[in-house]
Amino acid sequence: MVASIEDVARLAGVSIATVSRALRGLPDVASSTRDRVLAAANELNYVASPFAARLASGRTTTVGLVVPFVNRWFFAEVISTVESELRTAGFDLLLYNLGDEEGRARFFDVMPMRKRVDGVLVASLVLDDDEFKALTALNRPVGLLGLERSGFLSARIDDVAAARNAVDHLVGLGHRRIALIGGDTDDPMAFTPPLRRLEGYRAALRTGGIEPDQALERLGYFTVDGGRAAARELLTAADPPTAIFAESDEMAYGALRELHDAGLRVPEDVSVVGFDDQPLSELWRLTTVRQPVADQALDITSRLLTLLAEDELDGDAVPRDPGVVLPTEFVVRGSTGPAPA
Amino acid sequence: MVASIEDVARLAGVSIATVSRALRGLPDVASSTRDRVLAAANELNYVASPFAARLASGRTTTVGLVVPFVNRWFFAEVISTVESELRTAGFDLLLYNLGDEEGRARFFDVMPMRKRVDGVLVASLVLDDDEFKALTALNRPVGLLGLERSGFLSARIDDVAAARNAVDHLVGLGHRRIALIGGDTDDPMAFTPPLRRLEGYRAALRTGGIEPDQALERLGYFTVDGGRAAARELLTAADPPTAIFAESDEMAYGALRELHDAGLRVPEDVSVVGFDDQPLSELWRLTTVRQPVADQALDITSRLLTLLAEDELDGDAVPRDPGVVLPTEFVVRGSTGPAPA
DNA sequence: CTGTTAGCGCTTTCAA
DNA sequence: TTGAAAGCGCTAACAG
Repeated sequence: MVASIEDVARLAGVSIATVSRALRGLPDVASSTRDRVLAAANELNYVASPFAARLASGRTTTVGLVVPFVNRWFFAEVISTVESELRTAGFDLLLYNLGDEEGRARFFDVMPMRKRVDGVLVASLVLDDDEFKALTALNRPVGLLGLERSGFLSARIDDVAAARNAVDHLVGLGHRRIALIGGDTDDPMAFTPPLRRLEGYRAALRTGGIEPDQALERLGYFTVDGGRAAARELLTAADPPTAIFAESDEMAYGALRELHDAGLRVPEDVSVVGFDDQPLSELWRLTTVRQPVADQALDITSRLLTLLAEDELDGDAVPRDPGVVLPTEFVVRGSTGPAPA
Repeated sequence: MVASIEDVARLAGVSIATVSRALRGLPDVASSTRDRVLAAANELNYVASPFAARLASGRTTTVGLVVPFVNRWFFAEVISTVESELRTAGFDLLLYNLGDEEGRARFFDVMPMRKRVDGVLVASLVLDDDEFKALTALNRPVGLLGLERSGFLSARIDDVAAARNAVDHLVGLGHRRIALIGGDTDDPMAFTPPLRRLEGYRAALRTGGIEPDQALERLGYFTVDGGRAAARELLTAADPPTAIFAESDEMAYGALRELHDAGLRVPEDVSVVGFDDQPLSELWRLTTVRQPVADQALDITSRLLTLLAEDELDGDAVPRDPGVVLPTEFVVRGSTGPAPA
């Protein structure tokens, strides 16, 4: 009912081997032959069965993308970009969404990617050694997005420097009590940025001659509500901050709301800085760190694909220049101003 | 190097057919035999090659999910839910993100799902007859999410009624000049809700004895910026509205911002209603229509899977009760109030 | 309950 | 430049 390679071969008057070669654009096919095959395939509306091809060749032309969430801006952006790059290259995307801690455990235990992908992309997860081992055991190239590890391809930003920049800005405005609202660094579902951004925050304070104060570090849930709750705690404490650095725009939104409800003006009473530069941040005039998410995704995807293409040639390509760091941009809007007198 | 079914068979001292049966949980395998096979498979860390299985059985245990975007709340939520349901059922998810008009055209032209999925899920796209035909030509069950069409499984909300509710609320508060900010109904990348919500808006007005005024209908881009631009136009026109119904929360956010910048108070001067109830809407006290996105996704996914399972038995199951409509909930928060005197 | 065997629809030598 | 033929690693009759 649906055409197979034999039907095409018959119609074109060649063998199935020739059809296979012609359709895949391999060399050493007479162009007249190729034309005939193409015409026949077209007439029969033929496409090769990917499973048969994969079984025969051992190549899956599929990449697995592992994310901790899909419904957060960063990851949605990543998925979108990776999908389109893979599609363009003729690859399928198999999406693995970890979801929660249990899902994560099951994932690394079962390793559902086994025998079904040529390469793997992992976005922003903090992986322990066992998990890296599980990934390595796949025996396939792995690209990391938003984190790095020696021996793996990676694309990321410099979270430490970006956070330092952001806090430098606040210090430069005369702020001395600068709070941090961040992700929980112990959370098993955590991703890497929180650790780095906390580090950059502390470094900037020290450079500015300010000793980090644990009371000003609020490590919540990397959500809007988390940011809001953290801001509430900060505001009701003795000696509240005059500035807040949130490790994500979402947390900053929560903080902005809480400040508003508390009757505090931004930036006159309290300055706020976010991280990401989501679309809504311009709307709310949030000063923030813009990170190039699509660029990171593009970069890691294309380098993984290159590696896969090379693998095809010499069997075991080793990534050169495995760790790429992309620049961030500090975007000053209306949520930051001089420290109040 | 990596174990095959033969290795397992040898180790367990049975034939490969028995291994296949035991591992798939088929009946008519002695439990002692099954145990031995399981032990052998476990020892060799064996998993079946999906491609070989698919080639031999004709079943792909894969579902294709087609979305127009991944980085919007609704679709991200859908993807997340569908992924987890499929994973639980042992199915792979192949994600197809149309992206832009060109991507959409290419998609329906090439039909990259051909020969690689057992079933298809389509989220919220307005499809023309040719596109439905292309989908039907796959000869696989198709589930629609957020739209419906006779002969297809579908799960959706009643957009007309939900919009009517929202506008009824405004009418009940005494508003007479009620604007609509909506998606472009002619946009080739449009999805279905805008048409329905516009319809409900007009119906509610008429019921309230108000003749719809085209000058108050602003069909923008279904984005934050679109909502903002639309609000700006509405506010600067002669006889501006006292209430705005936005067809999505995102557009409502844009409108809220514009109102704020224009020095208008919400809800004292202007009331605003959104649609979706995204997480940020509670933060901004937006009165809105809550739609159960995960429930819709769960519903359509599970019914598609059921159909696929039945197909396996009797070859050609026909969907009973194909169209499911899930309830919405109107959530009154702080962005709506009595019409100004 | 278990084994034998014939494919599934391709890709890839190897020969010609 | 092309064809023949041997798999790829499973599933699914069919036989026993």
